Amino acid sequence: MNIYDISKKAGVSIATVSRVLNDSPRVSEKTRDKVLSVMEQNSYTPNVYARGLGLGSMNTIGILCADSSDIYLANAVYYLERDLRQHGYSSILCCTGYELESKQNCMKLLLSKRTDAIILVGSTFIEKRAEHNNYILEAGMEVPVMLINGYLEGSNLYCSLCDEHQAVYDVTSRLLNQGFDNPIHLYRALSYSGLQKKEGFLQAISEKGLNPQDRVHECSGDMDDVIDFLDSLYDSGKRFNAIITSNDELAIGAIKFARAKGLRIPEGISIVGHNNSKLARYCEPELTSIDNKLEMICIHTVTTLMRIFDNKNVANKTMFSAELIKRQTTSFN
Amino acid sequence: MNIYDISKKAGVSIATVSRVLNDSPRVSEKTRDKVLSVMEQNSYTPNVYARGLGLGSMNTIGILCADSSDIYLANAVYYLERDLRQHGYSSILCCTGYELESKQNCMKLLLSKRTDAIILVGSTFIEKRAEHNNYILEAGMEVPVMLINGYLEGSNLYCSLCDEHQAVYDVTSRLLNQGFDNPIHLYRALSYSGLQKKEGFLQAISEKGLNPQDRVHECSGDMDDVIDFLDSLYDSGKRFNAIITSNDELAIGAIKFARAKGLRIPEGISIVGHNNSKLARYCEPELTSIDNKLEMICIHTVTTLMRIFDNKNVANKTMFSAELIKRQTTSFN
DNA sequence: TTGTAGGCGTTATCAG
DNA sequence: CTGATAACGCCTACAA
Repeated sequence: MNIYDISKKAGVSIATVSRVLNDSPRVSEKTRDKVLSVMEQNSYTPNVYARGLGLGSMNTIGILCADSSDIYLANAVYYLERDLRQHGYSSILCCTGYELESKQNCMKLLLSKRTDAIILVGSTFIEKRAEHNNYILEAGMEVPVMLINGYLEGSNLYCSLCDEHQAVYDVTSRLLNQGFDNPIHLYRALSYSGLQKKEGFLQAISEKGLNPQDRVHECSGDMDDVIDFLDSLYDSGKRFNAIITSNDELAIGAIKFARAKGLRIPEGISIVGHNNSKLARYCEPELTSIDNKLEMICIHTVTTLMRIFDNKNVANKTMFSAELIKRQTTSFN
Repeated sequence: MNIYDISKKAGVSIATVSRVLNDSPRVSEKTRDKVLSVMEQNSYTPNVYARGLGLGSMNTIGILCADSSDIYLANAVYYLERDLRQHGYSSILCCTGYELESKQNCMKLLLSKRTDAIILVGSTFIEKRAEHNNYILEAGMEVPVMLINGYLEGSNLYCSLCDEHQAVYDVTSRLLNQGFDNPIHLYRALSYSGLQKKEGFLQAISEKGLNPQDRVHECSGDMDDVIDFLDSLYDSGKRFNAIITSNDELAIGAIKFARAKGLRIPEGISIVGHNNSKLARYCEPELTSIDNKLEMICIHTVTTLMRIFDNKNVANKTMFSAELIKRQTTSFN
């Protein structure tokens, strides 16, 4: 069933059918009703491929994320899909994993699908070495590229992020002022965001005159790896009374470590997570965490994208402020 | 840059270019190389819309799930997207929420996008009232419909699920035999899967001659609602020494309730979750949970779908066995 | 307000 | 092995 069949049955031309389809005002009420009823009776659905061919767009957005089962990224994907659909766009999801080559392949794949834009979810896409980000810049030559929680300068790139440097600086400073004068920082990877957090931590401790050596540690892998790492650190004689992590899962590992060692939370040791995901409520004691305003960032990203499609003015970089959510792993007032 | 441009530059016809594009054997090595190099030089990418128009397919699969930020569903989406991509298919994600009308709209949306199949993730799509499932049967008239962890009979519907009835029956029986003779069951909703779990629980207790009254409770909402519910149940004088839930989040709520009341886990009260999601490791004590083999189900679903596309024989219903993962909220040997 | 005709970029069916 | 040509189904000037 195509536009020709409908036009015949309704006794009009295909142009008129097309006009009805596209809500053109240049159709008389009568013919419109006639055409609509014929469509209804034959349960006609326009062919999106044909439409896409003519218009050069199928109203789809490519969403690239490393791992949609990660609770933080999963939330972002949820918010984005919801908002995009509200604006009439579908989402093609592509989970890249954490390796550069795989990310590049997925990007190529999405571009070949001719999506109207690409959204990169999570700062894992922004690598330290500039040449590793070239594929993102090149994507920007074809379609708008939106970054969630990552920053990269380039034409047709638009970044929405949270000031995590400031957030980690603030919470570290507060802990130091409170007497937790021996903090360490655990991060998963030095993505853009990971770097910001680390720098925020380092700035805070250096302002207090602390030696940064041995205070910053990479912890990849899962929760057990974190526990193992802290165990061996502790067993090697290293001591600390505050742990600030770059995500909530790391922090839960830290909680488990502390409990196993008989350290009292938060009196003996303070722990701060990051993302304020649901996980922060599941653990025991419940986790103080930095909320980086993910939903707001996602909404803003979609709004911005729609403005780009409308050729309106938009900012290339928008920064939100984080908020510290206090729970039981710290004793802030 | 289209197939005509390439054909001109390569000095061949568009038919030949198309043949090269589709790996047809009926092209001489020489022309093939020539055409390929021209494509390379002009970084030509075939237009998927045009191809879709001709072939009636763009190799995309529609994935419908209630909420991709739910940790269980998020995992399923991750596995599905990964496996589909491996087979050359892209995934269009659509999060429906839990209301029927919204589910129907999303289904319509995906069908209008002419995806090659629809995958329904989670038994929330299967409702008790048969007429509420009609839209799924209708979808089956257009494309194959795959159900993850739900069951509905119909032509062109294919279901992969886990025997959760048996799993809950087994664990309940074991708890009863162990002396936890006063169990209750908490479920989120009576989807197909929810129903199976509930029936498994009821069968086990009825075999032991227990009165089922007041032993089965709906707990919608978030973790705090679960805690509140159990609090008020307890405060009203109701007692129980085992809680079997239909997902891990409910179980974590139960843990928090028990700890707050000073009940000892697992000596005084046993708690069993469902899904064996990551959450089971985050809480304290760590949660015994029923693993319903999600990854296996997802892989099987994609494999089945590929066989359907190849017109091979497939089963309409495939059932896997669950596995009990014992942790600290039970004292099974 | 309505109709005609050309274009979008492929694939596929014929001949040669 | 290669080439011309007709679909595929829609949108949109341009004409009436």
